[in-house]
Amino acid sequence: MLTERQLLILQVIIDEFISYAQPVGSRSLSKKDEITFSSATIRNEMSDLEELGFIEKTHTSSGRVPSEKGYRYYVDHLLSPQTLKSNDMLMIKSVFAERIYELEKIVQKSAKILSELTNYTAIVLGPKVKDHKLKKIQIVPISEETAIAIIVTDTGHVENKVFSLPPSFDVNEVEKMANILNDRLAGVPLMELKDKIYKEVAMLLKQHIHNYDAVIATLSDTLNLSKPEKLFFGGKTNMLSQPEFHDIDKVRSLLAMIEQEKGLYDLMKRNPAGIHVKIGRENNNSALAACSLITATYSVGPEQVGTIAILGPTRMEYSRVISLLQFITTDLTALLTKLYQKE
Amino acid sequence: MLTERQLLILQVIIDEFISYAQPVGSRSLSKKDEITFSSATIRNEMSDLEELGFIEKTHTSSGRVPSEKGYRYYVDHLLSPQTLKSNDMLMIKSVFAERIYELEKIVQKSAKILSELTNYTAIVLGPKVKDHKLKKIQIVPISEETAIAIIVTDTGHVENKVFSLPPSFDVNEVEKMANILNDRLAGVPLMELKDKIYKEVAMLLKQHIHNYDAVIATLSDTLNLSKPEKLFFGGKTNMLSQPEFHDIDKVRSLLAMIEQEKGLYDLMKRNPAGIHVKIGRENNNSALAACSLITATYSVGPEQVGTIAILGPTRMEYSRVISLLQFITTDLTALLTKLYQKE
DNA sequence: TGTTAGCACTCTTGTTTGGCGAGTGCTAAT
DNA sequence: ATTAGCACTCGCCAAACAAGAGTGCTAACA
Repeated sequence: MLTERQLLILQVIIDEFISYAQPVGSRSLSKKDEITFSSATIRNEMSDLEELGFIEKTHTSSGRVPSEKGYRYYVDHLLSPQTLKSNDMLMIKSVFAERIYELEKIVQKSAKILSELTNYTAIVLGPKVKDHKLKKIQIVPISEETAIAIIVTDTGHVENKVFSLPPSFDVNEVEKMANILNDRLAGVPLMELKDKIYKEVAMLLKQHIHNYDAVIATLSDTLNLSKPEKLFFGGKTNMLSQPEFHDIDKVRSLLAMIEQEKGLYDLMKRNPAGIHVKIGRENNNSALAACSLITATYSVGPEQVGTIAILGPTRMEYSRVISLLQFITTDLTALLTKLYQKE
Repeated sequence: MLTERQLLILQVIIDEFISYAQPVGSRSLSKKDEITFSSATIRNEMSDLEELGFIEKTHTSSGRVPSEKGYRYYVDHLLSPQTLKSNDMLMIKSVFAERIYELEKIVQKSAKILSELTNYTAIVLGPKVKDHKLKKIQIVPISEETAIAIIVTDTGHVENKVFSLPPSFDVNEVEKMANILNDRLAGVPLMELKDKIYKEVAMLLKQHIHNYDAVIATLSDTLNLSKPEKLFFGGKTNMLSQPEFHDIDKVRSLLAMIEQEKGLYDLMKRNPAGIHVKIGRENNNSALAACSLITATYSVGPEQVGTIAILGPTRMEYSRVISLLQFITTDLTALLTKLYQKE
């Protein structure tokens, strides 16, 4: 177990390093107000803390730098819940005050404001479309061979997909088909669409539509919107101004991974509710070895729909970022719930 | 006027610099096959070329480097039209061979492939939506106060916008309204929608719809899709691997400007047909001082719809990029014309 | 026994120095 | 007009050195 004094020293070291990105030495520590004992004492304590793995040296006679284990301890035990500056709160409130109806736009804006407030990169895993329910389906032919299927969800989200009509498909039947689909499928979660089509709609279509089998195949294919949730970003290049990214190779691999989206998507998906901090290699991703990712989930009513995250250097202002995320997800959830939780 | 020999030397210097990004000196030049005279002669010629402003020294006793004027002369007079590697052609052809129906996706893919083939950044100014014609308009109420207007163009593009319904608007009237709109507005270019609504549809709506004036205002506002054309990117971070961008500050300002989009949009907009090369400060943008931008336009039939561009360092493989752009815009235009030029 | 002052030692950083190589400009010979 | 030769310039690199920050250890102190 760590002594009170060790905790204090660890805390001050990390706070200091977070602020100035410089290894912190015993002498400069001893000058701080919180610290009443001499540099020699601090050296002894530091030596212990190093042995325990909470801090490290960059070279034999350098100051100390927090290790991943140190950060982990810091966020788990040492973080004092900080109240937001009223300035920040106003900024966020102003975003949600605007009358925006599209879920995606709200989410997009949240990412932007977060990145601006923190100077890190904000990532939002957009609302899970699959769980939403079909409101209306429209089919618009645009040529003799192609048509667009438009799907509107109860949350105001619109998806569309162009597909090719089977040859010799009567344009008049399109309308008939759309009617049947709407009749049968309204209110069905998008996830189950494909299933329902085969189970409930197939029979009906068979009676009314020529060329039944070709249509049904195309249709279920088209409606199988297995599109992954979208990622939204804010401040993609903010990381460049962090001193730890002076090395162009690090920057390249980091930006490449952000650009690719795949890796991030996996990291953001399947997050348990609440706020979670992943430090450095806890992310299991070599490009993020020097980064921490703080994720938070937001919901519509009881249903968790997405994740919002901040990606920064391991030397991140954990306290502030966590407060911000807390605040913004609460607001976001409240707004979305108000907007989309009618029934 | 430059002599034959000076032209030759200028050309070889630039070719060499483009390949290796190193200042080129007289001795290494004299070893090239094309060059039959001694390094001393070359030094004299170089001295003249420098005086004329085509090349520069990085320091008193360094090799020479092309100046912007040098590059300009090079692309204007010295570029030998190069045929593409069959490999490259195959890559491009394969993109256009796939059956994709959405204009945006095709455009997006073009950007991707271009950036991969060149290792520069590809930027595409997406198809001008405004010139496209209304195919169908749908209105889907999603709550008591809001509805989604969905607009489908003849090119298969779908736009949607959520808007608030006037209070006490009868949901049944939505359908009636949609019918009237479709009846009257099908085939109208999006640009003229707003106009037509007031001129032709207003009267009709007045007869059939309660609360006429509130609706008409909301409607014309909603349909005024003055969205600017979208920009698509490929290889945003490719620039990082160019040796001239080892300096993190240059990278930052460049990426910031790419991220912002506004500046690039202005550069890409209003391009006369054909291929154009802007070198370094010709772009009038400090972040692009070390970059060249090569733009090319693509069309649907006779109607120019968008611009596709490559952004690279001034030390760019002009010849190859120009050939690639030529090839890809030709193919793109052909494909789009075939798909969307029905009438 | 916990704390601290003092000191030798280590390592980084910045500066200077000298040598090497690539390149130039000039001059004189061809 | 071309070229060989030569002195000179500069960037680059490695070695040498001083200064500064920081450490670990020891011995003295409360």
